[in-house]
Amino acid sequence: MREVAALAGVSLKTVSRVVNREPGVSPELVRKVERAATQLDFRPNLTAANLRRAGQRTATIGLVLEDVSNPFFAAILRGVEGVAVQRGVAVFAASLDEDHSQEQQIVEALSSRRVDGLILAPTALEQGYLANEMRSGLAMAFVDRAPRGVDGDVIVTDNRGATQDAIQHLIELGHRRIAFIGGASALSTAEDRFDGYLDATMTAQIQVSADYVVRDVLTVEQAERIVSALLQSTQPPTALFTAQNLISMGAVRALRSLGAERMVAQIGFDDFELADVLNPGITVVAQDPRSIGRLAAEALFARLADAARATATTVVPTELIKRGSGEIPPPR
Amino acid sequence: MREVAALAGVSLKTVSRVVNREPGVSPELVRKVERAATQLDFRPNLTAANLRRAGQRTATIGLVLEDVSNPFFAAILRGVEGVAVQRGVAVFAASLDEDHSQEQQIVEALSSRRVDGLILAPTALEQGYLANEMRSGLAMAFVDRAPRGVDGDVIVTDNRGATQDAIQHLIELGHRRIAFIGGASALSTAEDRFDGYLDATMTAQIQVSADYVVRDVLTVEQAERIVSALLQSTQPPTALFTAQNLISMGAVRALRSLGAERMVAQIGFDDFELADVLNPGITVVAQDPRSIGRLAAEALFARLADAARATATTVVPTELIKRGSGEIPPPR
DNA sequence: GCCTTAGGTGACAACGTTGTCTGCTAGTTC
DNA sequence: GAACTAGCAGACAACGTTGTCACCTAAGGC
Repeated sequence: MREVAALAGVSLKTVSRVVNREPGVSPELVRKVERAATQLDFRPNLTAANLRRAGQRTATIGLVLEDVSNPFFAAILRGVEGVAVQRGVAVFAASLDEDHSQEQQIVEALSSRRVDGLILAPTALEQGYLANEMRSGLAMAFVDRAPRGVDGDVIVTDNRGATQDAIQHLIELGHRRIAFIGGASALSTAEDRFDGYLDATMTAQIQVSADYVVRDVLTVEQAERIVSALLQSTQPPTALFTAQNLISMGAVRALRSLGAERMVAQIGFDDFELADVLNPGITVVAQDPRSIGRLAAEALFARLADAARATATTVVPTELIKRGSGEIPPPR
Repeated sequence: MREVAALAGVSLKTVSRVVNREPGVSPELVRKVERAATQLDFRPNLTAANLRRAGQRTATIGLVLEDVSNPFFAAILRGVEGVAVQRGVAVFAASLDEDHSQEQQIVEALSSRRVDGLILAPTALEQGYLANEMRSGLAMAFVDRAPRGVDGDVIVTDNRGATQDAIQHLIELGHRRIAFIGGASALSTAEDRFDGYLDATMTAQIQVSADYVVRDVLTVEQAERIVSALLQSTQPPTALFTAQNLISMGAVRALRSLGAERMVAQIGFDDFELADVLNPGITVVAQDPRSIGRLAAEALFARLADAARATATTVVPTELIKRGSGEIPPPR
């Protein structure tokens, strides 16, 4: 900037004015400065500018998810990006993997880069550590799961209700032996889906066998092995509820390798690509991750505009998409 | 930091030393300062620190892709993240969508945030605008496609060779009427794949009918319509080469809705989830996007360490995964 | 011709941190 | 006891920018 000022024969401040399109610079000087700037290839240093504009923002937010390569989270990222880009805000993306203990570390790394706000899919047991950050001005929004230990805007799916509806759908078809295959039980989403399963079975007065409940399944391969074993047990379930997209895919594999895809019903939580092309198509409880991302970003910007705003929890509706696999009746 | 210094009864600089674990501070003061820092919830401002440490870096890189929600690009992001997180570097992720003109804008937005380096999947016609940025110290690496107008490290797949092999595989089975359904032809990847198609057909002295070549297909739906129309023409192709994952999925849909999945051969470029579970499984040319991301990040960090380093192009190998759809012979 | 005003422009401090240099104290060597 | 050293702590300027204020000039009003 100093060089630009020298080349244009004006003061630093005038260059600053031109760069920021502040009024009150004569057109002639504006032209001179602009020419000097392009000639020197000047690009203002946003971080230095933000240093001075104290009350101002860095126009940067962070998004901390489990794994961007999971289509569910990728869609959330996309939703967030869409809103952010419109406002000239850049998005840091970070995946946690299985290592939940990394959560706090990553949040701190982003916080020290002075992001204006952070969207987090909580995975650690507890988010109390965020209270300090929030008190010192970090805007937060939570997706997929509510945080524990702090209050904040939350965008979630009605995991419990949607699961309950799905299980009830199976029950209405006559199923009584319904297996629940779920993900990491430490996460409230998994917990809620399991509760929905219990609600529906309880209401229908179905005794749930512990053999039909498998939790903490983390990968496609693990899901495939478990479902395969389950189906080959002495009294296999007649229907499967697979509580997460990776698990659903594992189950799809297992059913097909056993040739059982037309005999055992399956409903999955989370839609996935090609679920409708399989034969039978896979019935799923579809979430709307892109909307979740969009709404989270909007909540975040609303909070940045008004920190005192009351926190809210938004429940994004799900849809039970019937494609065939969930409509297979139990064998008589 | 000033407050911490006051509370601990030391100078600013001593706090700085403690925070950065510089040697030469008595253990007693270290303790005092640390206590004050936690008490005040002090988090150093990385951007301000980077301002002073001029030669230093912001420990931030950018990744500019077409669309993070495409599993191919999501895997690249994941690969990049994996390398970056180990070095304490945060990653900005940005999607361009179809709007290729946004490319320069987004690069500039990241550049003014003073990212140390940028990984770009070039989509604009020309990347000459990057020359200035690179001259002023921005490290660059390119993925998926080589840039035009600038030189740099490039991590790509051998699109032409891999396609040629795939087409030859179809020819060896006896296919002569092989359709090519490709993506945005302005992109060199699409161009290269098409060239590979031409290479193979030319070598086998097959006359390619213009009716069998459709390019600039951008969405799953469009691909489905086009393949559907193609198969219902008077002389339909006996094999399809679908040159991108979205197109492959569209073709899968079209074939299945026509009940032709066992009659018409298909090979797709890019692997996709569940390709092996379909019946027949879809034969694909599998790329390794995660490795592409990893290698790009490594190239970027190598360049940050040594700016004078010669640029290199790395070709990541592909694998032709035979699952059935590509092994269907032509009808006699 | 003097006073006022509006419109430009620049000097200077500040943002939060670190690099450099200087200075102090206590311990060691002769 | 003088001279030196090692270890530690702080003052100050600087990073690249912007907010504030003061200044200058020319135009307008009387």
